[in-house]
Parts: sequence; structure tokens; C-alpha cells
Amino acid sequence: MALDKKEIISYIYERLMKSLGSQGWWPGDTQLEIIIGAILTQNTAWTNVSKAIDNLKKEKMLNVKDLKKIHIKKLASLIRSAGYYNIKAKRLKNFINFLIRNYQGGLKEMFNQDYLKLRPQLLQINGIGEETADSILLYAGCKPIFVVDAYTKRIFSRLGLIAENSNYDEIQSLFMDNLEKDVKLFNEYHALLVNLGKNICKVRPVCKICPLRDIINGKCKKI
DNA sequence: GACCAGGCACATC
DNA sequence: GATGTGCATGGT
Repeated sequence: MALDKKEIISYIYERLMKSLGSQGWWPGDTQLEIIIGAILTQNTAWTNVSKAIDNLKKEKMLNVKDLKKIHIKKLASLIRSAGYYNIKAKRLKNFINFLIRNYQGGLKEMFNQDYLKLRPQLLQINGIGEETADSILLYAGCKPIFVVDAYTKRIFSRLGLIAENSNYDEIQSLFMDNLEKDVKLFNEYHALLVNLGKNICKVRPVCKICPLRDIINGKCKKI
């Protein structure tokens, strides 16, 4: 008997979790650090982002007040390793300015509202798109929003569960409509997909190392 | 040395 | 609305 979509989505999660275990996301000690990481990791390997965050830590810059004060050129130099450093310095500043203007610099105040109202506000900030906004909501704010990224799209279109040209909302709905709205579940599921994508599904356009369909029937040896 | 990475905004058609 | 391009470092 064939599994329906809901069962497949849950089954993939169960298998990934069983094979790879809890991912312990997001790597970061504070809400602000997570938000900064979410902006810096845009189209960038985490290893490069990690160095940038270490630099900010060393300079004791991981707070709203100092990020407001720091000159943008200096900020850019500190995050150099994360790539696109000029643009990302601007994006960090944009977020900090938004936070100060609307919430007196308080993340607690920002998150202390209906997250469905916060999401469009975040999307208004230049440099924060859907994935970054949702990462902020889920990983920094602990709100039940599913994060969609390039790996999610690649993996699930290869599985034939979404069309290759699906947009962000469509993919997000696949998960949000078929899973319990559970922060821990959304947290782990996205992180597991990134792990799977990074380590196993690099080969394009077809994954030759690990046929993804085998995830579903449990035959996959790699995970 | 080519290719890729946990995107996004903007220009152009 | 769809498609193309700039942004940039560091690992494989």
C-alpha cells in the first residue's frame, strides 16, 4: 500500500532522525548570534560564517549597542571571511536599525508578538528574504515556522514530492500542512535536510551516491 | 583552477 | 512574471 504525502513526510523525518540523530541547531549561544548567523550564512558555507562570528565575539560586538555604533567598514572587515562582506555588513546594520527603531533594540519585545505579524516586518528589511526571516523566527524566536532552503527544494523535488519550479510558499506548505506545528520538529527536520544535502546529495543533477527514493523504503545504506 | 556554499536585491525584458 | 547578474570568501 502506498504511503500518502503526510506519511511520507513523517517517515522521511523518522528515518533521518534515526540515522543522523539530533542536530543541535542553531549553532549559536544567543538570539542575536543566531540572527547574525542567519544573515551571514546566506549562500555561504557555515565554516566561513563561523570565523566571522568568532571575530565579532573577540571584538565583543555581539550586542545591539555596539553593532549600532560600529562603523560599517570596520564591521565589513570583521565579517570578511563570510564573503559578500560589504553587502552583509549593510544587512546586519539594516536589522539592527529595524530592531532599535521598532523595538527599542529589544529582541524579547520583537519576539513577544504574533509571529505571523512579525514575519512580514522582517521581510520588509532589505537583505532579509523568506529563508532568513523564517530562520530567525524558528531558530532565534522558537516560533513554529518551517525553513525552506536550497537543499529542501533539491531533495524533495528529486523525490518527486514537489515540482522542480515550486516556489518558497508551496514548499513550505508541504511541510506546514503535513506536520504538527512543533518547534522542535521543524528545528530538527530542517537541520537534518541540510546535513543530508551537504554530506550525501552533492552530486548534481542526479544523486549517484545515495538514491533518495531509498530513504522512503529504508534501503538506503548511507543514512 | 573550476566549482560550490544553509540568499537576496535589482536590472532588464 | 520570468530570467540574468552582482555580491566574495574559503574548502574540495
